[in-house]
Formats: sequence, C-alpha cells, structure tokens
Amino acid sequence: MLAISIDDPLPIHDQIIIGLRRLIAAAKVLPGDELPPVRQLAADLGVNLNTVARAYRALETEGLVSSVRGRGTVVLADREAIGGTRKAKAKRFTAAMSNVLAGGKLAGLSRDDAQRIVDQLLDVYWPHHQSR
Amino acid sequence: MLAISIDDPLPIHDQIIIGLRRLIAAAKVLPGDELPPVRQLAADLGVNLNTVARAYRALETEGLVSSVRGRGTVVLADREAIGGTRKAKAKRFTAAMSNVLAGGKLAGLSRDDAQRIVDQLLDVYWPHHQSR
DNA sequence: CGTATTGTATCATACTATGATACAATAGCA
DNA sequence: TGCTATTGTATCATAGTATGATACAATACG
Repeated sequence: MLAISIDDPLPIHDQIIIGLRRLIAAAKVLPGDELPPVRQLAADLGVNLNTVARAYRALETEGLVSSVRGRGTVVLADREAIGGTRKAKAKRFTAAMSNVLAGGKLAGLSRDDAQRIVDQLLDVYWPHHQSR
Repeated sequence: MLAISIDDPLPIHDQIIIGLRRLIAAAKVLPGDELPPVRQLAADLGVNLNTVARAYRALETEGLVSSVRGRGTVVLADREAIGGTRKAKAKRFTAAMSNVLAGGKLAGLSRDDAQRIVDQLLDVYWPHHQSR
C-alpha cells in the first residue's frame, strides 16, 4: 500500500505524508476509509510508531484525515484542503512542477518522454469517467 | 537570479541546489558561465558561505559544474549528468511527477489547469527552436 | 613576490528526526 | 457497569544534520 526508502534523503514521515497524499489524490483510498493504526503501519514500514503518528497529524492539519484516539484515522471527504488562495496554490504547483521537469531535462529525458509520463499520470489523478 | 524561502521546510542548501538545477536546465545559465562566488551568493541570500559551498559541491558531484579553488565555479557542458540507468531516471521522474500532480489535485486544481501549466513549462525546458 | 579572491576544511551549536516508553481516550464485551 | 484491548497522544532521550564562525589553501594578477 505504501513504501518508504531508507536512502531517500527526505525524512521518513514526509515520505509517508507524500505517499498517503498520492493515494488519496488518486482515489486509491476513498473518503470514509480507515488508515491503518499507527502501530500497524509503523510495523509494516519498519519504523517507529511516532513517525507514522506525526504523518497522520500533518495530514489532519491539512484537513485530509481525521484522527480520534481509540477510534482510528479516517480519510475525510475530498476537498480543497491545502491552504492558501487559488493563485498561491497554482504558484506552488508551478514551482514544484518546474523542479521536477528541470530534473527530467538534466537526466536526459526527451520532451516526448516527459509528455508521455505526464499524460499517463494526469489520467491517474483526473481520470476520465468512462475509463473506470 | 535565485531565491530561497526561510519557511520552506527544505534545507537551504537543497533549495539552492534545486534552484540552480532549474536555471541550468532552462538554459538561463549556459555552459561556460560562472556562478557567483560562494561569499557573494551567500551574502545575496543572507546565509552562510558554507551553505552555498555545500550546494556547489553537490552540483559538482552531479557533474553539472566544476569548482576550482581560487578560480571559481563554472557550469559544464549540458549532459546527462544525474546517475542511474535510463529506466531508473524515468522511474524517479515519474515518482516525483506523481507527487506534484497529487498535490495539485488535492489543492483543487483542475485537469486543464495542470495541463496548461505543464505545457507552458515544457516549453521552458525543452524549447522549440523557432521560439528563441 | 605580495595581495586579493576563491573554494575547502574544521569545529561548535542549534535544530530536527527518530525512537523508547508511558499516558489517555474510545470501543466492545462479560 | 467494569475490564480489557485498541488507538492516538504526550514526554523524554539520542543521533544525526543543517547552519554558522573561523581558519586554511590554491589560484590569479599586479
């Protein structure tokens, strides 16, 4: 369901956050679904339960999930949860996209390579209805 | 030429690395161009010179620039510098792209929004010849 | 040869990520 | 109700990392 990489310089809890965001955005987990208990996911990933708990809390702050002690953590209704104005969001998106495309360019990918990968992923996060 | 953000959780030297990679990939700085001395860029950004030096060294390890004590740091010829096989590079690119698109989706961007931004940036990093 | 300029190395310090452990709230069952 | 299991939360310790202050070394240039 989720994977982390030990040699990724990104902190583990950030990897968890990003991974769960991807799952939610791709509708692999749906509103109302429960995330695994922190201890279980921590065991699965081989990390400390605090590391998972921290990720859950960050997602809760973003408004993507809701955690209640004793009950668990559930995914909330899909919504525009991440802060800032629409313009600010587009700006952050553009900056992040620039970084990724620059990396691809420097790695030697062709424009067609990049275009193909993007097109494929657009379908993942903004699926066409008939293709499901 | 370059900007860093203090409230970005990403370490400063990583922000510098990413920013310079973007400039190089977008051909805003060309092979043979000199980067500013570490002290100057550090002063411009309001950070320690070691922080800039660390970024320069990382770019040198990637093969993007060459630093020589007493002379400075120059951008090298454009080349497929970042490590790994072609397949590994595409995989990393795909993963990074997924993260960005997922973030855009959760931020409420439409598919057309994302598509528009991507198309625009593709032209930045893989420009059409006649448009220059 | 001497001075300025540039990157590098060393050391100290503050911060952060991660982990070990204990606490608190909810659910569920006898 | 009371007991126990389950779940998230809080506290504390420790290792690692980012950043900075300062000194060193190599190149350029008069």
